Amino acid sequence: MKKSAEAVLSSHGLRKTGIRMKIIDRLQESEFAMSQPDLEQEFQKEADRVTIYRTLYSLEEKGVIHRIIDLTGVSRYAICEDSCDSQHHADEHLHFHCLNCGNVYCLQVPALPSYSLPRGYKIESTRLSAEGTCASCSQS
Amino acid sequence: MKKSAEAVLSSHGLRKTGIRMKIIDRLQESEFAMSQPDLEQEFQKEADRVTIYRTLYSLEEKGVIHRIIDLTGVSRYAICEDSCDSQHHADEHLHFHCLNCGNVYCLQVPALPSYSLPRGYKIESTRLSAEGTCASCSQS
DNA sequence: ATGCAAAATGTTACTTAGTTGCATTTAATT
DNA sequence: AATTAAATGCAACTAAGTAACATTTTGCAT
Ligand SMILES: [Mn+2]
Ligand SMILES: [Mn+2]
Ligand SMILES: [Zn+2]
Ligand SMILES: [Zn+2]
Repeated sequence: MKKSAEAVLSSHGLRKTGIRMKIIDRLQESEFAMSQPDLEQEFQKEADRVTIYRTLYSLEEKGVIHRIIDLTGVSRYAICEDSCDSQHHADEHLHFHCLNCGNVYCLQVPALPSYSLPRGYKIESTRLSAEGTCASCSQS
Repeated sequence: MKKSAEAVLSSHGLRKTGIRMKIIDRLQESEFAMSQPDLEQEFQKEADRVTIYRTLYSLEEKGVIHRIIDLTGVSRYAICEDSCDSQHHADEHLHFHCLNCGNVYCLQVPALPSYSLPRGYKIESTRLSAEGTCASCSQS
């Protein structure tokens, strides 16, 4: 199912370093998107905070992860679809922001809506997001 | 068409102050959403930067304006639908983020999509946004 | 294996949006 | 005109994110 961090790095033309592998592993096992501050806290022994920023930048640029801006304006990151690469991100799913725990979840939805816009607007991509209570928060 | 800033303030239960009226006027005439830094630059003689933050907070809380988080994580504000108030925001339109100029536009679309989510997720509101080139940027 | 160049990292300093506390002023009501 | 809650100004602070630059490491060629 999940490719090894090592395989992910080499298939996206990225050098293999300790913190990159750890961040890929961590995001792969997470149920929700994670921010730099989240990762900084977990990996403060393994890497400098600036390195974590740069790691996230590189991984996003190469199509390994995608960024979601949460309701407070902070960037959170999640693993991409397999088909993403440096040319094109294909993460056209819904992002669910839990108002209770603050987590952001990537959820697959049947299809993104199409619609028409006023003359002159050229659409490059569409985003659908929702706010509410996540599954974990609504049961407890 | 547009209500006077004075009327807007009194109908939403807000005291009439100079900077509030100026900010309402300014947002009413703007084609796109504006951030605190935008407004701070325009009104640096008229009010302290913190006052502008607090003005935006109050106006949003009472349903006069709504907040959109742009692609850089910064909050931008636009005038609400007439039906918005402190109980409920009804700004369920599309937000278009121009990748060229950075402006965010509020655009009316026929209807927001409906979709189904995994068990347990409780939706409170849905947001649709798009990225691309705005009308002004695509003609020039 | 060794050497090399480009890429990645650590460290420090910095920028910018946004918040907090507190003293002072002002708007609305009486 | 007096009163008081709300709004403002000012200073200090927090937190996410960026930039510069010296040092180390990776991947590759020899
Ligand atoms: Mn996602
Ligand atoms: Mn809007
Ligand atoms: Zn939750
Ligand atoms: Zn534009």
